[in-house]
This record gives sequence, C-alpha cells and structure tokens, in this order.
Amino acid sequence: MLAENVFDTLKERGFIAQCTDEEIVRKMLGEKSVTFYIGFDPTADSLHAGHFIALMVMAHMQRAGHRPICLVGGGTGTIGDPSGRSDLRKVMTDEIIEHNCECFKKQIARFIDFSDGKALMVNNGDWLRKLGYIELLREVGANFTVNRMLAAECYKQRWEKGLTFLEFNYMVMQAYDFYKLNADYNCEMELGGDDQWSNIIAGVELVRRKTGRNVFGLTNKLLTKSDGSKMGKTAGGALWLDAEKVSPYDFYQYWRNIDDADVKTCLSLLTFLPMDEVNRLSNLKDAEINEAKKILAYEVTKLVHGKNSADAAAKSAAEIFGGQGSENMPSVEISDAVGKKLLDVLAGAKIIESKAEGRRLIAQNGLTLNDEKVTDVDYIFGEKDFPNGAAVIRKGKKKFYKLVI
RNA sequence: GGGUAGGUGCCCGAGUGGUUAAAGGGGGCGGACUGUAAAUCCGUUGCGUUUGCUACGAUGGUUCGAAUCCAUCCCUGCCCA
Repeated sequence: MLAENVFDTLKERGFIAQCTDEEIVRKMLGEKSVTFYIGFDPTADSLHAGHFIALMVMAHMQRAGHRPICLVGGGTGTIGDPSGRSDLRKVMTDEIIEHNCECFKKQIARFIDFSDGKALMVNNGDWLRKLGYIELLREVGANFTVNRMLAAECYKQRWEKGLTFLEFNYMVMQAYDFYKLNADYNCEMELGGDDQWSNIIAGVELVRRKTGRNVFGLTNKLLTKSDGSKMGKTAGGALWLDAEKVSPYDFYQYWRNIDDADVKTCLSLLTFLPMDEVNRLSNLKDAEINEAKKILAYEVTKLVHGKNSADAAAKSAAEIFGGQGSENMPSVEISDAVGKKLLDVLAGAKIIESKAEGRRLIAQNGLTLNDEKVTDVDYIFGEKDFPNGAAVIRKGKKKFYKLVI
C-alpha cells in the first residue's frame, strides 16, 4: 500500500481533465506500483511549457512509486499528430527527427529519475518503422472502424481544411504504441495532454480488443489562461525549456508577469509547493499577489533551469526592477560600438529585429539609453555612453540589455 | 478523372487594372493608467529611408501601369466517379 494516493494529489492540484475510469484508476494507483507512459513527439529541438505539465504529472507519479515510460516519438513524429490542429504539420526529415529526439531525451532526463530502472526511455521509431503495412492493417487496422474514428473529437478542427490519410493514421500508430508497451513492459496506463484523449482511448480499446486486458487512460488539463487562450506563448514563439532558446531570465520573467487570475493554476500545476501554501499565495490580493508571482517564477525556473539559474534570474529581476543595479542584467558584448550608429549596433545585437523597428521605438519614446530617452534616430555611440565599459539599453518598459564593450 | 470554389501581409479576411505596402479584425509592439498584473484608451505594425526595394500560390504573358486580365503549372475545399 502506498502512503499517499497520487490520484488524489493530481486531482487536488487540478491536473486531471479526463480519465477512463476514475474509481478503478484511483484504486489501482493506491495499491500497487503502476507502469505508465507519456509520449512526446519530436516536433522541435526543445520541449516547451506545454510539455512541462506532462513532466510534472510524470514526476508526481514517480514520486508516488509508479514507473514512468518516456516515449519519444521517432516513429509517430514522421506522421504528425493532427489532433486539434487546423493545419498540416510540415514533414520533417529523418535527421531532424533523430536530432530532436536526442534533445528531448536530454531534457526529460533532468526531470525524471532514470536510475535503477525507476523509469524507462523508449523510442517508438524502434518498432513503428519496422512495421509492414499489411501486417499493421491486419493486426491493428482490423480493430478500428473508420466511422468511429471519424467521430473523434480531435479531427473536428480538420473538417474544414481536410485531413490527409497519412495523418488519419496517427491515431492507429499511437494506439499501437500502447499495445506494444503493454506487451513489453506491462504498461497499464497512458497519460497525456487533454488533446490526446482520442488517441489515448483508441489505445485503451486496442489493448482490450487484442488482449482482453483492461488498461487505462488519463489526461491532464492543458496549460491555458483563465480566458481560455494558450499559455506559454512569447513574442518569439513557444516558451522553450532550453536555456539557449529562452534564457532563464526571460523564462523567469514570463511567469513573473502572468495574469493574477492564473497564479493559482500555475502554482499548483507547475510547482511542488504544498497546496495550503498554493492556496495562501493565490489568495493574496492586489499588489500583494506579486509575492506569489515571484515565488511561482522562482520555483518554476528552479525546476527547469536549476537553483543557480533561478537565483540569478530572481536577483537580476529584483535589481533591474527594484532600483538601479545592472550586475546580472542580460548583457551583450559589443567590442566596437563607439563611433557606430546606435540602431546599427542594436540591430546587429538582435536587440531589435530591424532598424525600422528601432526607428519606430524611438519615435514612440520606447527606447532608453542609460536612463535617457533616445530621440535621435541617427544617434552615434560615444565613449561617454559607456561609463564603466557598459551601456544600459531599455526597450519598452521591461526589457533591459547591457551593452558591454 | 469530371464539375465547382478558392490560394492575399504573423493569423483571419476585404480588395477584382492605376491615389493599394494593400480596408477591417485578431495578435504583436510602444505610450498613458497600474501592481513588472488585468481591463481600458491612444499610437504603431514589410525592409531600407533621398521620390528606393521586395510583397498578394509558382512561372510566363497582355498593358504606360496588375494582387486585380490571359496561359500553364502547383496546392486546397466541396460535389460527382
């Protein structure tokens, strides 16, 4: 008997969206160690905030004594999951898929404990790529009815734009994964984002039809804002977990700046803070709730980038927004800035996307150099702009950059 | 394969020979207000800035001039087989 039932934990924290059978799953999770899996398709070279929720679920499960199987989709990634999408995913080359899988593996390994067989990592490319078409049709295809599949919620978005036969098969592939993992590792549960519900129940049904065994599916809520829109979007795209793509400071700032209304969801889903603490923090009102956001940002950053990075990010933020101090401000090395046009330097450092954007910022009073508004579009850097070998550029209200010469 | 409707800027979506870098909305960005929040309001939103360049699926063509007309091709929806 396990001390605490994860099902209750997950439920209390608001993770659970749908479950094939709450009662039985809860009972099962309470009596024995269960092997479960979550799949991650290698759609990019880094995981993002959306994947992070799934990793949290996985971590909670593992802490409770269950065994995770992390599946990277080297096989399914070649197809592309159409679930909930209105457009066709662009096809990736095998090299890219392979590369992305490797990136995923490294990142996942930071969150899940793989020592002593406490978790497994598999790649469905290992079996899906070997499958023969006829074999698959007979073994698996016979267990699906097209009319049933067509009724699946996940294809609804596609009725307008069209669904290719390639993508239509995605569900079959994922179902096969579950069947395979059940056979090889006695995997009894598949977890995933709520957008995966259709695919998950397809797997549950396939296992039952082929083996007569009862397996289960559970989905977690997707990370959305209180208004229903997707969370984890930044100007540059997704909120990546890779420090190279989104710096720990920017990552910290993302959570530091979320809506008041989303504080509770984020604290319970993205941190391990005890629920009474989560409740206390999220009930803070007005300016007080900033404390909760700081804790949220720190905790999430710590989980994703480690304590040192989180400390540094928190410190930078405190300095930058608190008063002066620019010690830990994100900095860019510009060796020969003096004598050059400010706009050329900023564009070169990727601080602004184009000089047109720079001119616009200046025209709208959005660019500051060492606390003075820049008003001259043709401003040329002089020695005096780098008092201690550095100049501070502020873009808009909250984006700071230190130019070091 | 046949019929038909389409492919426009980050997205949706007007435009159907010139004043259209292209209405409107969303999103983004900047400003005001604030709490490094939300809502709201205002501005802005291809690149380079000396009347320049690139852009409306692709390639050719007609024209003083086309996103708008013609041809071919590619792609997609719907209907029929």
